[in-house]
Amino acid sequence: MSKDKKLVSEITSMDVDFAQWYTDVVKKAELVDYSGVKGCMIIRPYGYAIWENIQKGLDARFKELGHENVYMPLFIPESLLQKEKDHVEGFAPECAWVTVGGQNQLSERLCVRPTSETLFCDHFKNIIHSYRDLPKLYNQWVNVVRWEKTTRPFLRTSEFLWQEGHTMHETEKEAREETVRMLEVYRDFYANTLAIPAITGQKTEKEKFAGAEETYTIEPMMHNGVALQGGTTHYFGDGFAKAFDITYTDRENKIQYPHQTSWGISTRVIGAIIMTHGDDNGLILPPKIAPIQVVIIPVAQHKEGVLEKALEIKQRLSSKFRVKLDDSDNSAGWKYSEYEMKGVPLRLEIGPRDIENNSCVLVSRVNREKTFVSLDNLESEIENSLNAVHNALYERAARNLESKTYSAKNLDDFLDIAENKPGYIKALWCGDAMCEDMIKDKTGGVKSRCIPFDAPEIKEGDVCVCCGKKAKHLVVWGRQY
RNA sequence: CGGGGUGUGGCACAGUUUGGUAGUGCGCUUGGUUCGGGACCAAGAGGCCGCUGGUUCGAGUCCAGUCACUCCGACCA
Repeated sequence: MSKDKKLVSEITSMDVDFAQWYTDVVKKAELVDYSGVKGCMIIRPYGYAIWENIQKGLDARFKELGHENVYMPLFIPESLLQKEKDHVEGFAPECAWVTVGGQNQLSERLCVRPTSETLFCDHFKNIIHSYRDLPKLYNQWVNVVRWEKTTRPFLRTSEFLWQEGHTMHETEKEAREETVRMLEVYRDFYANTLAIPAITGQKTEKEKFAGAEETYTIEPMMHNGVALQGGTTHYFGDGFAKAFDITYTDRENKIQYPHQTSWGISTRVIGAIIMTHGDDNGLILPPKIAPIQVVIIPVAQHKEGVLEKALEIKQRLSSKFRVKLDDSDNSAGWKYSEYEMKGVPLRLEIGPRDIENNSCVLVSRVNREKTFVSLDNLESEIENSLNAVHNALYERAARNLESKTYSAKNLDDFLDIAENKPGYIKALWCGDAMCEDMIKDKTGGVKSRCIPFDAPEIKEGDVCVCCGKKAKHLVVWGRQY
């Protein structure tokens, strides 16, 4: 049998229809179900378990750096939301409002939080008085609501789960460092936990967060060449502090405004995992966040001793790995397909022949290669196999990112690539938002992703790909979800 | 918000053109035979045909409205 053969017929092939493939995988892997509530999805146990593992990984990193978790109210009074002008303008079109409480019309309507800058600021105003109160390094894991017009599981829903970090600092320098540091936390998490390589950099003026001075972003590329904004960090300067009248007394007994940041990653990251690693047989989960790392399939389980051995192996492995033993009546072949759809990184087959040989079979989800291993050193073999899956996923994604990143020297070049080759386009830009608009118009949706951190210096004579004027930045462009 | 599509047992769909007993496959239950890549046989259970109203002796089918989902744009994490 060919290793590439598609064995699961219920999943549409990626090449046939990527959007349908995505929907099929999300449903077949039992990550979500559609709900009767417009724009909102049900995250099923298997999908939620992935989110819990993501939370654990990120939360540990945040706390290592001194952040503390808090919980802010779900509702934002309109007057509070309106204190920062750019912020409210950015979010107004997608706010959900509560106007009635019980039987009574509210005297002031309440916004269901789309993000919580204003709430944090209102609180910071009360608890920050001295340089000794700084920095404040807060984070919260919550749901937020943005009234989206159309929805897709994980990628765009009216309600979604995320974490939002909000920090206040004594100096601009400190706040700027926090902004970049947290983006690096995200990058590291994507690469080393999720096996997803990505471009990181700064958003252009046009694309930055409403109310921010600077926005940084991590932009992984999906299998089909489309970008997904994977997480953002924002430097606010003292704009919100001034709007909310947050001040502290510094070391020279002078009144100062603190400098602020915020940063967030949402359940959209699960969409990134699906579209980066998945294949025509379903999901493939990076081992570090897979709810099941090893699934044990007993073969010919009715035969004497097979189930007992399988159970023994399960118990033996459970202290080191997340293991599931499927001893249901379904056929072995059915189980193979089931756990491939669900993206379990490693399958362990154990049957009468293996037991006779004191061995078992390990099968990698990435390439379906079978390895016969002795039960004597099972733990280390599994450890190695899981690492191999992680590395293979990363390598494959990195090749995809690299092979679908192009450079454009002039506008014809750019338009040709945008039309014919899905992926990222590196091109010089003058810094004018008009050129971004024009490119978006002419290409039907290609936008600037970011000014990458690793961009080379601009040289004398470099010109904007769009208008031909003097270039200011190298920009990575692409379509996005 | 604009344009398309779809709503019929848990899932995928047929039936709607031409109104007349609610169907098929998968799944589910029970029993048996199987078992190293989605097994087979037999017997069962399960449906206000998205919702509301209208036309009709009679509506899954025709008409009007409405809601939801989905795909493609615009907006966004």
